[in-house]
Amino acid sequence: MVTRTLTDNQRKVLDFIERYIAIHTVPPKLQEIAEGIGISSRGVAHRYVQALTDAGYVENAGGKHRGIRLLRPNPYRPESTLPLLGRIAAGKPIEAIPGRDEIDLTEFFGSNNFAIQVKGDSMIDAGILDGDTVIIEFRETANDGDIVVALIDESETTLKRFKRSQRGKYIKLIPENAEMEPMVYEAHRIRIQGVLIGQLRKY
Amino acid sequence: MVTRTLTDNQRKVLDFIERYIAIHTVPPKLQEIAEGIGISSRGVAHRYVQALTDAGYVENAGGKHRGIRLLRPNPYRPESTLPLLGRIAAGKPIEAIPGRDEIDLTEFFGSNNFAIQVKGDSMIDAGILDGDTVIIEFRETANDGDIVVALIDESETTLKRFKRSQRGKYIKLIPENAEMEPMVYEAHRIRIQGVLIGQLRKY
DNA sequence: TTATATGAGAACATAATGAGAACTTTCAAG
DNA sequence: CTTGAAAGTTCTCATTATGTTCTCATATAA
Repeated sequence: MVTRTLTDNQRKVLDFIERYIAIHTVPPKLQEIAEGIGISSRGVAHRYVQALTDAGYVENAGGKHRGIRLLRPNPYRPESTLPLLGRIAAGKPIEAIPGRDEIDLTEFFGSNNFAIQVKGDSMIDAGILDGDTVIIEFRETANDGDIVVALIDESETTLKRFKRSQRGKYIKLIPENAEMEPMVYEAHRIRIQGVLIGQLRKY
Repeated sequence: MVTRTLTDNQRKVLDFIERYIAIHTVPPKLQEIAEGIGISSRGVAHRYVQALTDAGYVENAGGKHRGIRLLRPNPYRPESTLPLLGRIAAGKPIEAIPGRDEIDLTEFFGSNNFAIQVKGDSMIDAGILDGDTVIIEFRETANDGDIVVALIDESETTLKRFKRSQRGKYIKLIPENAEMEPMVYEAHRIRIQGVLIGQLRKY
């Protein structure tokens, strides 16, 4: 581990490996490295990896597919924040939010989360429109007032606001749509599959 | 529980199992795993499950039908995507979306984008509520129908739907709220600061 | 010239994968 | 409880993909 200086192409390879891992979460194969820097020979790619190994930047599990490991922190962490400029209101310039200049979406990507596309208008008054994507956290329990993905009779799945009644004997699933009525079920007929933690829409 | 690294196909299998459970609420059988990753041999599927067991991702009740249990979430998922399970509708199980199994948010993080928190109810009929965060792409021009951040008289900023009138001489800024009226300005008084490309909300 | 960096690609070792037979166990129907 | 089909398990035998090690060739700078 000598940390000698790298040639341009060695640096290019290191850079490629870092980017690749940032995007794919797994290291690249030699073939991919070769293509990534614009050459055709796995052998040459291997020589570069060997140089990076000697220089102490990476380590290489012998023979294993995708066996390259970075030995230092990867500078290409995936982006999960956006600059948050401030509030926008009707009638005023953008108002800066003091002490908060980025919005962090990492919580959306928690490993217990998944996304579902919403179909129908039953939650329209909560600002959840047909075609929106909602972020759900896997959970088996919910609190009154949560918006949940509920499985009814092990057969139908629906997105509704959750509320217990009669000390937990019944569960009320409330659509957020003035034209629809809440539905009441005996508690054992309902199984919570997850709780709404976020929502997003692309235009 | 050694947490050794997984091969490409092992990751594919882990991913398939996660998805399968999320959709069907029960674990898959080997035959289904095999079909799910495009092979025909139960034996091979079993070998993958065995590898996942050895690596500590999965637990396998010996011999039991559908005996696979997840022990922890798949760490190999890129952080800018979320598994997209399918559509959720009132009255049906989650419906898988063919050919689309992840939602990618990288486009939200483009370097020309920023986020603003919305204040007020002027876009409520478009599903944009007070407190929501909108993703804006910096742009100086907009098309009719876009929702834009507009600067009025270099002093007030607002989020409205954009429409030209009288061959571009006037610009109409339309709130999406039945109780508010569109406003019309001479074109030179309006400067576009960006166009809405996304919206998100945290609960 | 000599040393260094680079690229192609052949040749080989082995990791990873796929098929499927043979056997065992589970599960549900009767 | 019995029984047969379905599901899980354990093999062996191929084949393919990937990593590794070479040699040969070209270019460039000291």
